[in-house]
Amino acid sequence: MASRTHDPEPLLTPAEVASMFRVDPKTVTRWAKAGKLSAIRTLGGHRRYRESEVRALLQGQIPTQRQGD
Amino acid sequence: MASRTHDPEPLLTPAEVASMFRVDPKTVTRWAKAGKLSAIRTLGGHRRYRESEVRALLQGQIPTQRQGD
DNA sequence: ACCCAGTGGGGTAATTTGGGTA
DNA sequence: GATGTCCAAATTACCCCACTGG
Repeated sequence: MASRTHDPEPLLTPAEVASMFRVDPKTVTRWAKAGKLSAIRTLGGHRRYRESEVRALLQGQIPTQRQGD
Repeated sequence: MASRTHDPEPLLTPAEVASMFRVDPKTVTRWAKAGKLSAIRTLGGHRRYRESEVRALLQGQIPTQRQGD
């Protein structure tokens, strides 16, 4: 088994996610605000995104979960 | 900066594909709906197209799904 | 402490979607 | 059957400036 420390979950910056979807980084921010994409906040308020989730979203395997409706 | 070996697939917007084919963006949308062109969806529902596929289509290297011929 | 590319927040154009129609 | 146009609504892109990340 691995040690008791957490596995280093690969995180992506807004710009990286934006380039993967061919959208503006601001758009990725809107997705996070809308709850379509879970974001991890830095202590300074910047957002980081889980690479695994982003890739799953790109493959369309996640039923585009929306919050407000 | 996140110096991750990141190979984002180049994607094209509907307008870009439309100008490449000299057609209306709406027509490109119809091609995607008809399955003639694979499309990746943004979380907001907009379509993005693979540049490699579009270029191959432009060169006629992909046997378009046509019935008899 | 300085540098500076990237990001957040807000607001406003531009593009895209989807249906119906020519 | 395939493409272009009109319309309303939704989504996205670009503009500002202040702050964060390395």
